This record gives sequence, C-alpha cells and structure tokens, in this order.
Amino acid sequence: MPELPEVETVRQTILPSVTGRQIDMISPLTPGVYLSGGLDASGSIITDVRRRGKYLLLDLIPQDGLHGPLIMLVHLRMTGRLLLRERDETPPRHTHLRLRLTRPDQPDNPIWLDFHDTRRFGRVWLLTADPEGRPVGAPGGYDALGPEPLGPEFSAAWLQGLRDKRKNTSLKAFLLDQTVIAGLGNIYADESLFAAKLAPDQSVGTVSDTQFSQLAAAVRQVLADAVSCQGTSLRDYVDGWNRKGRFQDCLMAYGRAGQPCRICGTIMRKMKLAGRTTCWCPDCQSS
DNA sequence: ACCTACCTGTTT
DNA sequence: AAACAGGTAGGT
Repeated sequence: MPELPEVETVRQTILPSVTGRQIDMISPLTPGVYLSGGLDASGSIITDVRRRGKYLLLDLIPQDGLHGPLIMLVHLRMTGRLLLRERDETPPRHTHLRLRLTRPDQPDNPIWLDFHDTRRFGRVWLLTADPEGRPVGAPGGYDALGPEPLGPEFSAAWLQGLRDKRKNTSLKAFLLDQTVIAGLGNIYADESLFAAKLAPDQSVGTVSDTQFSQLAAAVRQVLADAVSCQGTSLRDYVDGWNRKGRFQDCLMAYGRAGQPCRICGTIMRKMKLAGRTTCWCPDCQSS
C-alpha cells in the first residue's frame, strides 16, 4: 500500500491529533508486531510525527526522567494502517497495537491510535533517539536510506553520480532501491518513468545527463502531485481518519497494461522487472 | 541481480 | 487451485 505520498498523508492526518498527547496505555495485541526492545513507551508525550522514506517516526518524551527521548518507528509495508479512533470500540480483526492517548489537562477525553495490518508484514519498533533525533538501532534498511526526493539533497547530479556503480541495473530496479531514493515503490516508480518518458528496462549506464534531469524532475512532480491528492487508494490504503486518497484517478502507467496510453493511445504493456509487475507505454517510453 | 519468505485476502 | 497484491530482508 503505502509509498511516500501515502505515508506522508498518514503523517499529516495524525499529526494534529496525537501531538501533545500522552500515551497512557499501550496494548500489543499480536506477538511479534510491536518490538519494544525492553523499553516502555507508556507515560511518554508525543511531541512530533516525522517521515523518512516510507517510515513514520513518533517522537516521544518519557515523563519518568529515567530515559532520554524515544522514537516509535512504524513501517506499514503492504497493508499497514494507522487509524485514529474517538471511541474505545472493540479492535477490528488484524489490529495489532493500540495506543490510548490523552491530553494531560483532559485525562478523561482520550483518543486511540491503532496499528492495523491485514498481512502482518508491517512493524512498530520502540527505539532510543540519539542527540540529533535519529533512531538508534533501527532495522537494516533505515540507516541506508537515500535522499528524500522532495528534499534538497535529491537531484539529477545525485542520480548521475550513481550511474557507473549501478550501470547494469534497470531503471525500474534503480528507482525501487531505497538507497537511491527514499520512498518510491511500485506505483510511483512506474509513474515517474512514464512522466520522464524513459523505458523501465533501460539500463542505468545508458542514461544521459539530460535524461537523469528529466527523471529527477519527474519523480519530484509525481510525488508532489500524489501528496496533494492524499495518495493512491487501490485496495487497502486509507489515511489516519480512514479516508481514501484520489491519485488512483490520475495514474498514467501503474495498472494500465492493456489499456490505451492516456497520451498517445498506444496499448500499454506490462513486464516483470525486479520481481514487480511494471506497466509502460512502448511508444511514449521508447529507449 | 535474482529468488523466496513473510501473511491474508481477492481475483482469475 | 493458482496467481496476484502498494515492501523488504535474507539467501544464493
């Protein structure tokens, strides 16, 4: 489900509701999903919600004076959801973690934040924060994440600099690599390649400087548009208030094999690349 | 760079 | 019954 635009939308929707609240109860409901590493989040105040690639970070300040700042790190993987609730209803099937959140000045007016995940690939980790606010001991992929595509460190020059090292990989595999760009997945890789008019099976080594410029611009444009549409809801994705996004109505490539290209009318094709179904227009995206 | 595994649900 | 689904980690 969730690539950068969806995770960013979840961040934006839960931020105003959880910031300033205290976790006064934490209920792990399924073994193995919530990995606390022996730390305890209960009593902590949530001070911010940040995003890095497809990860969400809840910044926590414990109130017991025994610990420094903590970070609750969340990865939704394929079908994970973070859902706000205003009533203490019975957790639906596939709810794996529930937080009860109160405002210190209104202890009798709680809300709940549920982690729900049908396929149970997602995880929630409780970690300590270093002095720069980075999680300590995060899972493998986190520390290796590449630049944020909507931030200042992502550029055509960054992609060009990887050309020799990654010359034999396909552009599709390149875009899916989280050390190259943090936050692209199967939908937005296909959409970015379509917008850049580049063939997904073109090898990185043959991409010109001009084409890398087109690609960097396309990645930024596609992601910014998708964020402004609150993400793509195909099957499972909803925001923190259980609302669907709208970008599924704007898709130019993903899922459109067999349908006419929205630019030129040519029938779109699909192929397997990097283990993922990849859709492209053989006319607009010729290599 | 390619598998397979991890899970459940939906579609073919 | 089998294939497929927005992701990633681990093995080869």
